[in-house]
Amino acid sequence: MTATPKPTARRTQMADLARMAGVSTSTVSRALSGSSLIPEATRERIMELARSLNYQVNVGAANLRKQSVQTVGVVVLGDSMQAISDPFILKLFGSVADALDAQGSNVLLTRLNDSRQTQMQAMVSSRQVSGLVVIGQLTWHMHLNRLAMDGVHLAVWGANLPDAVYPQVGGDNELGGYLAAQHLLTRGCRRIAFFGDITHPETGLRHAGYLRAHREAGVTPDERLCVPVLFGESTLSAIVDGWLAQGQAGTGLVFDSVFANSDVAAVMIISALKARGIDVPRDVKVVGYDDIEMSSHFHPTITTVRQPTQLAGQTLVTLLNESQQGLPRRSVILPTELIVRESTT
Amino acid sequence: MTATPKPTARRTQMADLARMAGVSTSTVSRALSGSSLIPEATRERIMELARSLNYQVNVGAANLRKQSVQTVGVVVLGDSMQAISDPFILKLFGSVADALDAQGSNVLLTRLNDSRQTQMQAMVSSRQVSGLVVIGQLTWHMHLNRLAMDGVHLAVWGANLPDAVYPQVGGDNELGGYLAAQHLLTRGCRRIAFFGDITHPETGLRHAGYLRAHREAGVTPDERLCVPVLFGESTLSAIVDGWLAQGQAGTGLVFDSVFANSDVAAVMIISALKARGIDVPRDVKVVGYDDIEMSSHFHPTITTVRQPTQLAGQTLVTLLNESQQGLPRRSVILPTELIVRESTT
DNA sequence: CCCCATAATGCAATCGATTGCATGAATGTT
DNA sequence: AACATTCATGCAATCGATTGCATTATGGGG
Repeated sequence: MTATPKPTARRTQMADLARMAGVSTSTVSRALSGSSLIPEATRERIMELARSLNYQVNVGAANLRKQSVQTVGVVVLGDSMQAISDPFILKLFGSVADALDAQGSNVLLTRLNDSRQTQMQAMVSSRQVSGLVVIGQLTWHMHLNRLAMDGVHLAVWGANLPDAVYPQVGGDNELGGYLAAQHLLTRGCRRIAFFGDITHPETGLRHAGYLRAHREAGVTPDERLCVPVLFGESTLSAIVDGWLAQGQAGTGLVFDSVFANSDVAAVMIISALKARGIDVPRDVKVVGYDDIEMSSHFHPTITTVRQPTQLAGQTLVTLLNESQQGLPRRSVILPTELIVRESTT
Repeated sequence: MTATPKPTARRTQMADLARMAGVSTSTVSRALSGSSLIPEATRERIMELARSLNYQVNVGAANLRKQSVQTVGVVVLGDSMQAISDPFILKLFGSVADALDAQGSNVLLTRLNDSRQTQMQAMVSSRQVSGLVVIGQLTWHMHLNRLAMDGVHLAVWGANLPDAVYPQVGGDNELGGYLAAQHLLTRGCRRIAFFGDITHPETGLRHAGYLRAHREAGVTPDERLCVPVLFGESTLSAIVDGWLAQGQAGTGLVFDSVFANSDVAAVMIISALKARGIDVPRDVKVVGYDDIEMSSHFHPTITTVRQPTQLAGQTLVTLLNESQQGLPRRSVILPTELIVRESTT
């Protein structure tokens, strides 16, 4: 096929429709938006004409006049979109996009890094978006608070921080950590390694739950077993190897189980253990977090803590809507459950 | 903190700036856009004022007047964003977003399913986006062709189809398939299972490469070893199990290696094999495709075919730009290489 | 047959910027 | 000192829709 694309013709606009239909643009505008001022017959005629000409209203012009936007900014934190490799984050992102899509909102994507603190503000100020959904609060808490105080509508996924002025949605991280640790403790584990950066708000709460479970079971956790890995870091196997070497050397730093703060980390840890000939779950039990798809396909299937992503997206969008409607701010903690699979049985 | 967000005050606009600076909006507009008509001193003054008031131009109004948009639609095919779980697609998506971001374009995300064929057209017609980047052509080929002929600017990731009227970017799928099969053949494999839906354009080309390698090696592939799995399907282990059972029953349907059309599939296949006590690579060798992050962290690390995602995003954006500038359409095939790891050695 | 309520439509202002053209001020030339 | 330039700025039209208010048909009642 050697056909050349058409030269872009002047786009048909409302005035054209009006001329062709022999009416004014007012009538066309009203007909297309389904105003009751226009009799059924006329509306039909105009709509048919619009359809045949493949006409679409210029959303920008309409928004300008109506003083509205139907686009929501979705902000994913990180230096580049590519760097975001955790399937859970992406699934969450997807569920937000779906929820917005379902209500007819467009999704404007932004990444955000330290050098562009004002980016979010600008997107709202420049009227490109009506509000923001932010995934992952990380170190942005104060900045987000400031935004909210400045009247920017937003909804944030993350830990439920008590001093937040913005609506938050998150799993019950404390409970998740508790359930994971409790599960391992009741299976006889006594030395549960905790992989996760506890300065991260969500992980901090999970660690608190982990500690509570230990308290209730009368077990004192070994602080040396708490490893501050950042999500996705690839030094996991090195750490595991190091421990194993130490364990063999009799320094006492042994562990009988692992609570990883993401399934991605759990997968890597299990792989590292297997490479050393250590069987999961026979020798070491492992619990992950997030319940990504791979967890139920991996061998062994991975016990993990599930957060309802579908519901998460819907809830974030709902809270954003409420904010925009001026309703009182509220935050939601989503149900969080332990999914028991092979890696602990 | 119990502070309540401010009631949204009327947003400051250019006229306000003009009044405060004692000039006209023309001057403000020119100053802000860095026109050489405005002397340095005045520009400084106005910019400083704008900064102090936290002013941002109303992009919609500006676009309306300038007849331009700096937003590009990124279309990901599938019923819902959530359904898109393949890390490679997501990485590709991320690289496109980064490339657009780097040139100052906004990213408007859309999903697309069969019931909304006209969605893409509408986004362009309604002047919300200046063009589209489409990831995954699948069954949309003819529709994309029609769009291109209607003057819609787009760039598509996928197989290089000869009758396409739109710019395409993709890996060298034929070569990828060839390299994978050749690699296995030179390692002594003779019965290479092919996992992938060959009606999918990209997969079809990979299969062609797989066949070519067989021809060159003088080996006749067993057609029964070609499994039409859709990407991400979870019935993989069932299929593997079935084969193993058959193989043991002596029906002859044995295989000594696997070429999976995605690393996700490869991971699942390796897990399924391991569950049956079959070691990779000792008993069966496995090659994946895409080189997702997990492939180098999994145990064993996975031999795979790498496509340069970073470059992919940049190239897609470049071709879209060229289309918008009216330059002649061209398509690009990106370098594709085999990464040899443990799963085949 | 006239008047008025009601239905249908059009006029023109408006949204918030950009920009071609005109104007006024400042500077330079002879 | 008169005139030609150049520089800085403002006026007003424009982008493509929406919408309050005015206006014109239509029909019913008295």
